[in-house]
Amino acid sequence: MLLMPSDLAAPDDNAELVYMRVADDIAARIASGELTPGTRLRSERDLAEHYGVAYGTIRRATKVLRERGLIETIHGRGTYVR
Amino acid sequence: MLLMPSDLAAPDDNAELVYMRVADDIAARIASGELTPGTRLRSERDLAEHYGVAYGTIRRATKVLRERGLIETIHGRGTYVR
DNA sequence: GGCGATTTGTACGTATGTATT
DNA sequence: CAATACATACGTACAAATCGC
Repeated sequence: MLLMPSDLAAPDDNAELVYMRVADDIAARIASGELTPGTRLRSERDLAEHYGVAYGTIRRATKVLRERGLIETIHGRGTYVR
Repeated sequence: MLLMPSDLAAPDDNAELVYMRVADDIAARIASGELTPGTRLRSERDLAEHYGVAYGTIRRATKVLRERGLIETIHGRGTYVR
């Protein structure tokens, strides 16, 4: 994807891992208020295409965000900002 | 993984190879009746974690078992005892 | 209730890079 | 150098849940 390995800040360790960079990017958009609670994210397949990564990589990224409590995913519905 | 290099018997040549030891272990469980025909094995990724080896190593092990006719693998479904 | 479209969930298949032997 | 093994990522197939019609 297009994100650079580092732009001054270090949002997370393992920033060299693609799925971590994706997770950090989405987390930053939530923190900035660009994505507000209740908002539904695009489908995981769309996100994969958007970031230019594989579906499995998005799965890993969203798993991180779920574990951080930032999002919630419902089978058959979608992924929501909390 | 936990299997010892040898316990008296030599189920296979190259028992020092990790993927062969995994293949032998699964083959032994089939031979013993612990795994019966039609049974679905755990996913290859799960097996990798279970044995404490890399995914590619499980791929090698299951390839051996497929070639022996002991298991059958279906893309997107799973691996079954024959 | 059925049916199709959308979406998440799970699983196999392949490629690449690094390290070790 | 070649084979083994690890780790990550990309790609594809199949399955299940939800929703609107």
